[in-house]
Amino acid sequence: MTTDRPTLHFVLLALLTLRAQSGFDLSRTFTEVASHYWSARHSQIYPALARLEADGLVEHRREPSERGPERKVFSLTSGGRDALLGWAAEPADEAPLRDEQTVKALCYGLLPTEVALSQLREVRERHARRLEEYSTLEGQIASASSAAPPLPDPARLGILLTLRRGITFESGYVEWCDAATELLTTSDVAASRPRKATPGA
Amino acid sequence: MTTDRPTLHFVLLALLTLRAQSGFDLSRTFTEVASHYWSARHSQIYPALARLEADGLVEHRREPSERGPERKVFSLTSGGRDALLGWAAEPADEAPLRDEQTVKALCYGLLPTEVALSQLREVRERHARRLEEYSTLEGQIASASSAAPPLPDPARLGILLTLRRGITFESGYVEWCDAATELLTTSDVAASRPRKATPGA
DNA sequence: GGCTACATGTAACTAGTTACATGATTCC
DNA sequence: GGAATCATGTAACTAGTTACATGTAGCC
Repeated sequence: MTTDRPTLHFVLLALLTLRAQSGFDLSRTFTEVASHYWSARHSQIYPALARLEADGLVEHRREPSERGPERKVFSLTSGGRDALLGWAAEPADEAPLRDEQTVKALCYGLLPTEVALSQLREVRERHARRLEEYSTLEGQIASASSAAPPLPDPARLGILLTLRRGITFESGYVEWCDAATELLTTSDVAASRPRKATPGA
Repeated sequence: MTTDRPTLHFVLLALLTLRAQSGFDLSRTFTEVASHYWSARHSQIYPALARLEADGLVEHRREPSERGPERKVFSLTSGGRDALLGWAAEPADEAPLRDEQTVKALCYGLLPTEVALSQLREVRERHARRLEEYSTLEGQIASASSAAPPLPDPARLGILLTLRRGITFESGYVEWCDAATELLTTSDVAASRPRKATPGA
């Protein structure tokens, strides 16, 4: 059964291993705890769940909401679990990276130094903030069972690994911002570049 | 003139600041030296160049090829340069990250340990290899003018910054692979997980 | 009644990939 | 003649975003 399936489907299956969730829950999961490795809007999630259900990989039960209309809470079927594990066991094929910020950095030699430096400050702060968030979360997960319903061990391990990935990513970004700032501040390579109030150089 | 433009357009303008290039050249540039921060196929590049030219941001001259049909070599117009610098001066808005490998890691608690470990070995090697490539290139660029036509200083600074970004990214990934390997190998969190020859547990 | 949050969906569009199509030049 | 590389384009499709649409329940 190697039906060709978009990656998003497997991402949804993976998130459903953590707990049964509705489309609405999954949408929040993406923005709240998975944004550093995947994201999707509800307009993409609902049709994907429908298709996964049609293919027998997930099933749902209806549940009243605390506040709002009835929820459709999805969980993995055993077929869904098999499909997920089959996918997860294969190494990921290389997906293209796209980082707008790095493209902007490619232009720093053509921008006034102060503009580049202030942009780097802003970017650094953004990533430093996330780094802190992930570190805090990691501490909470790593120290035994702080979650109200303590996570089962496989989920705990998985979440810990994704948090650590977030941490290495963000700390790498912060490191780069610092190195770039230093290069722009001190290096001779930056000497002959446009500056605000120095028409001559 | 704040026409809304896809990011790819600005990426192409940025690459054209390095040197005048044909669509074919740009296509190779993406796979050879820009793949760690952007990529695009020729089927996307040619229409984008046509639109940039129609909008007056680039222009081309026809040039005979060494081997093959006539080339259309594009370069920035002054309007294109202005548009690029205006874009580059604004901090990048946050684009969603998508890393399939991290999603797989989320499932490691459900996979046999050896499968996860061997996957991590493969991934680590991939990133370590790239890290080495970027480091080598950085050394060549950083040590003065090794390029046949020595790069103008702004281009040299820009390229150096993108290489450094590649280096911090890849070394962060390698670091994560090592930490994940250790976690799977030694931690008690991994103790109660499926193993090849233990059907019970 | 009006506002906010919960909840599920569809439609229209944009960005990006894969596949198709064509043709020049060089090397074997 | 055939294969490989250079070179430019279009068509069809997939993935993802933005906008539209609808309705519930609770609070003020």
